[in-house]
Amino acid sequence: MAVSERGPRERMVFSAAQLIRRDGVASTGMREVAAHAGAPRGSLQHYFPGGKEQLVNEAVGWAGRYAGNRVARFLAALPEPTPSGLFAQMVRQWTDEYETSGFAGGCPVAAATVDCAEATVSTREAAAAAFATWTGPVAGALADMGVPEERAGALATLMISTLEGAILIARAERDVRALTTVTRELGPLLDAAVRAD
Amino acid sequence: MAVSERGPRERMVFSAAQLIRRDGVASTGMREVAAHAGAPRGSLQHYFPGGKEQLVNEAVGWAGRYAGNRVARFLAALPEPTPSGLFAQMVRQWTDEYETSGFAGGCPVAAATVDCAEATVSTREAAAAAFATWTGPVAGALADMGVPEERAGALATLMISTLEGAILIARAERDVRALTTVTRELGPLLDAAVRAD
DNA sequence: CGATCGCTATGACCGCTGTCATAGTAGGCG
DNA sequence: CGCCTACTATGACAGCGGTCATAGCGATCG
Repeated sequence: MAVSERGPRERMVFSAAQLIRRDGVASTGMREVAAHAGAPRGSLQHYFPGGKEQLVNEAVGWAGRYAGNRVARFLAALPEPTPSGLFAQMVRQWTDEYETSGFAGGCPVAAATVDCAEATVSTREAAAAAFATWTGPVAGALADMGVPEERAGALATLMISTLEGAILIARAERDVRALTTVTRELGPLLDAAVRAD
Repeated sequence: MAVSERGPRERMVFSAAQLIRRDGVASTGMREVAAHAGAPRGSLQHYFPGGKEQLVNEAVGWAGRYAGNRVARFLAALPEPTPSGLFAQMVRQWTDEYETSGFAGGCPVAAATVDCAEATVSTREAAAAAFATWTGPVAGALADMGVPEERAGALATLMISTLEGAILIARAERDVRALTTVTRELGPLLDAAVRAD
């Protein structure tokens, strides 16, 4: 992959996110992360003195920033930006992955929430922050499309909620059906919010 | 709780679901399940010769049936059944729990999916089955309300996707905001499907 | 009584996990 | 050269996980 050009620290965070996505937090071992990143095991305690908790939190933060940054790219890919178009792009990223690479992974933020929300406060906070840095750009994009300010945030939450749930169902069923269904059903509602400006 | 009247086997399945909901599958130990159920440790290998995998699968199945059965009760509680009313009830179950008992637990089916989808096929199938036994009654209820057959299933998937995602976000944020938001935003769309019969 | 069967009780085993301790290497810099 | 810092390399450890083996209880039934 192209990321192997980055430093070992960054590679480990990236690998952690990838493994958490697949197996969940608890089932992902530190040694496994190092091996997957092609990094020496000794570097773990050097770069992440806070232990697994720190590594997981950074992986979650990375995932949140990644999702947030994708939004701008999705908008750029749309000939004319519409809420339904943005949502379709967000969902499409997942259907594409599932159809080409299989249903191995879900959302790492969701995995961290499920596994750590009650046990590890800092990770729960990291997950909340990740959702925030994801929701922000989406809400901003909606506002730019003409959605009233206060509804933009609500619709962004709705979009991400629906996407996360559909990812879960798709992964359980090993079928993109849920993903395609929610794009089709939610699109009209999202676009209707623009006309009501 | 009232369930302590049931047999030890059933109690263990119930306890498993409860602990999985809280900490995820991997972080939930067999010994912990037995202790929580007030059941002897030796009974685990007696009632669940298939080991943890069997216990988890049964817990997931139980959760699916539970969710499916709730639908009928939700409908009975509605003066006049509407899609938005049903959805509001489904969400309300979670806001009520979170406001009175805290944000300790999520959906056990979601937890099983995140933790086991890639590692344990039988559990992934159990999760898919659970989603199916949950979606079925919801779709049926929508159809009874006048939603066209083919859209009823799609809307049921949309409702459950959105709910699952909102649960995740609410738990991460320790705030019911996401849950209340999705009810408010999704309600009108759901009711619009009835008028288009 | 004796036997059988459902269930309980424990203890041991092995593998794996996160973490720590300690020692080693490489490279820049005075 | 010597030194210091950044990073790497291993090995050990303590804990916990699921699972198996074996033995014990208790009641029902022949």
